Amino acid sequence: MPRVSKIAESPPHAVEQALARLGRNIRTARLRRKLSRSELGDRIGLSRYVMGDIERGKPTTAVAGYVGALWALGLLRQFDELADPDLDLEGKTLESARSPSTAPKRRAYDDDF
Amino acid sequence: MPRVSKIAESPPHAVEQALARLGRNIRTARLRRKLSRSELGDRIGLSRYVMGDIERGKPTTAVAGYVGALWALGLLRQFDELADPDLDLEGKTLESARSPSTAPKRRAYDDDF
DNA sequence: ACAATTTGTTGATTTAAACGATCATAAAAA
DNA sequence: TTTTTATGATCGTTTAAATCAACAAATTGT
Repeated sequence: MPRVSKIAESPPHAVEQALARLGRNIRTARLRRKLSRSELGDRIGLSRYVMGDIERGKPTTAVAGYVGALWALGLLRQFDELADPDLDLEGKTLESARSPSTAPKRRAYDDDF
Repeated sequence: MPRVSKIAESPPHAVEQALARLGRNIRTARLRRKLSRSELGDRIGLSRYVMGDIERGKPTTAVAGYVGALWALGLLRQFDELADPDLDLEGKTLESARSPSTAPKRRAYDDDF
């Protein structure tokens, strides 16, 4: 992205590592399926060059490329749990601490549907 | 990204949905932590505008922005499991089916280190 | 009520992401 | 072996991503 953002230009190690790992994982999944970068790229409308960028974990590449690759490989399921509010214990704690909540606990029939 | 890739311009529903959900989850986590877009953006070197793009799940935004946001919110852990080869049952099956593997099973001492 | 903060929107500017073409190298298949 | 096929590397072109500034609207706090 033009006017390259700081986060994309020199990401924290953790971010760099996370992207590198994701790229490697995508590559592994692609090879297991006997696909070339061009072939996988064709399926999601990306050139082989960008597919290479993705497998290298390039930070400036559009997110759609990464997610599209996961989708084309049938690996999108785990993605949906990313930052799932229900799994964000830290955030839930902060939120509940903010509202002292003198309100009574939800009754059982609230769980009906 | 200039020359807008097909996948970014009009992503499959599944990809669009996945990004939209991730954006919502990031927003939820940010609000729980009582941060404004500007504040969160400052921590990762992104303008409030791009933070808005991320929360809307814009497909053309650099992946580093998304991952950086997760990092700044302390939600990077689950990301590392994305497309984990060990969890890719489909891929593992394909791979093992390819090499009939007449080779004997690895001995136990191979697990030493 | 008022003030302050947050977010939405628009327009202009800068800059590099993605593309295609080409050649080199590496690996796989014939 | 030879012949594909896959990937790496560089260059030039196109186009919009990311930024900033300014103002409006909505939200929140006092």
